[in-house]
Amino acid sequence: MNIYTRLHEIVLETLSKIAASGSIPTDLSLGRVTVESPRDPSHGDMSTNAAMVLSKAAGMKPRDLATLIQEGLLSDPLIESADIAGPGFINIRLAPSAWREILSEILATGSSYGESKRGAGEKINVEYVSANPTGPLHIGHARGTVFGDVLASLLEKVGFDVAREYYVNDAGSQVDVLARSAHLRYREAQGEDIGAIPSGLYPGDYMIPVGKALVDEFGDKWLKAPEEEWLPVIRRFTVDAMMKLIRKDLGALGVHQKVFVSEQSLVDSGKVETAHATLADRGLIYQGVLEPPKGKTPDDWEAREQELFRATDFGDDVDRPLRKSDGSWTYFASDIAYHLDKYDRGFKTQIDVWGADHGGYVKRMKAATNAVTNGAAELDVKICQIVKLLDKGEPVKMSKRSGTFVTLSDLVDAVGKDVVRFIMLTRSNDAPLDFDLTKVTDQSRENPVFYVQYAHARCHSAMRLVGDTFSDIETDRASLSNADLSVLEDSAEFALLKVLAAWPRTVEAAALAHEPHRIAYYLQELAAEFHGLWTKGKEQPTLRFIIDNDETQTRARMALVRAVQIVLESGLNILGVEPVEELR
RNA sequence: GCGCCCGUAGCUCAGCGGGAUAGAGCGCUUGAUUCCUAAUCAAGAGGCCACAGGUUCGAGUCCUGUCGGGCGCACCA
Repeated sequence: MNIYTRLHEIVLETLSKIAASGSIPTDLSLGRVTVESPRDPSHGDMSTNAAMVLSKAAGMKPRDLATLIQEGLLSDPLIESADIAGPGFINIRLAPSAWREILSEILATGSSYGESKRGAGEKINVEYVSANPTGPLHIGHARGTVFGDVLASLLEKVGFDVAREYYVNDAGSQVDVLARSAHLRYREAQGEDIGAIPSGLYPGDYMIPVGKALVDEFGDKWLKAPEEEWLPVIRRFTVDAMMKLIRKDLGALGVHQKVFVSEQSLVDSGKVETAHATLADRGLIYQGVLEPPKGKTPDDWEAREQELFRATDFGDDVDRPLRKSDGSWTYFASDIAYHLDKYDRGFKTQIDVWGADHGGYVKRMKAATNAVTNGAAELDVKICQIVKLLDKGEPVKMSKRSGTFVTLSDLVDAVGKDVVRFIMLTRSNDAPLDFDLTKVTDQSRENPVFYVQYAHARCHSAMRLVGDTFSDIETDRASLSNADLSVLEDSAEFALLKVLAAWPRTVEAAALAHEPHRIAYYLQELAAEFHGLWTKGKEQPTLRFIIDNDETQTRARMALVRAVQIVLESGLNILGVEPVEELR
């Protein structure tokens, strides 16, 4: 059990005992009572704000109330000391055995240490990537892809029933452009000289094989046919080809979404009409004329009456159009249908992961999801800021127009999937990210992927070598669970135990805040603590993991090493990074 | 002009439903290796947490405003 929640319970139990004795009211609101680890270790292992938060309602001075709580806490065997400090903090020091028990727990539970049932099996939908099916994924897609994938894993870890989805935008005018680009390549594949690709069409070489595949599939059937005949067929064919390409790229990154929802299918099945009708029934749609945006009026602006959704009723800045001037649905209209569709499939909690360029779209989508589900579904949108690709500190030039942009598969080929995945989470999603192709493969402290992997490899190294000294020490979990842990006494060992103890809380907090980068940070912290103890053993031989003449101590240290290894491994697993046992 | 995000050490960034004397890496200074991978570690210097108000026992964290940077702004997706 999470030692923080356990302490929290102890504090609450203490408070209820005090209330039962009549010293404080029994109906105090305890929601603000917290237990946390103080920044300053001299303040103890844990501290609680209970006395300060409750003093007003209890009608007592904080320090007087603290004294009552202190007495109650001291009767618990887990607690070694409790001191009152500052304005009314109660600083708690745990018995050493309480920390050592963390090891026993890790050895007993293995990779499931850190999991919880907090999500209680609630269905939650994470939609990410959702790149237009008009070409291969490029580096700009990589961040949101990793973010969404890891967030999904994280949510699973704390007990949610997670769906990983990709929304395929196969209905708009962009896929018509794609189809025309494919048709051009189709003509080329039949020997026609097509010259330069006209502007407005997709110029990339990745379209060449599509043209050839179209010939294989259809022969010359569409060569002379009018566009309205071949367009729907070639569009479908080409979108499918692009999605194959994209799924291959995702696979190389270790991403395997199960559900791909087609925008066109929502239109065809009438889902968009349904969503539209739902909003209309609630009186949220009207005919109106929008003001041109201030400060930046488009050249072709024309005031016209159109069908608008009352987004302003739900916190958006202006009402939003649902139909284009040609009468077809806007992207927004089908996206509303998509979010309603998710809700109809049982997802009351939805997360969308978008790039920074879509930030302006967040309010309207939240407004629409709220409106179309009558407030029953909640949408969180996570915006990932841009990735700046560098090489040795110099920006790598990219141009989508000339087709020289770096594709995701190029990136994975260059540095490996594990590096891409880890580095993408070394910043909060709100912060821009520098991705230096050279630095991320360095074997140095500067490279967090290496640093964490090295710690993990060192764990395995110690466990490989212990048999040379003690042939009867086995390093599997079950064997080590018999170790006598009471010989672990050094402060550096306890520092490590405390980091290990924080793992379940870190996982849960990261999951609930939808902030997977916290896992990457935690792993660096754990690795740093472990490297520190390792080096300390070089200076102070009694702290080495393998002690020649002391089998009991060695066994206890191996238990510690195994626990570190287990937590590093499970953290890397959440990130989708393969833990290595050896570095070369 | 409006909205969203950001502003923390020289640089790049963490800072966990508000908590005590604000952290890490890089860079700089000084050290540690007969021994489990020194591919590492330890110590030191370095801060009006952009600015001004407010909320409260307590604010880097919440609210308002100002300044600075990024992104976006009918009928693309």
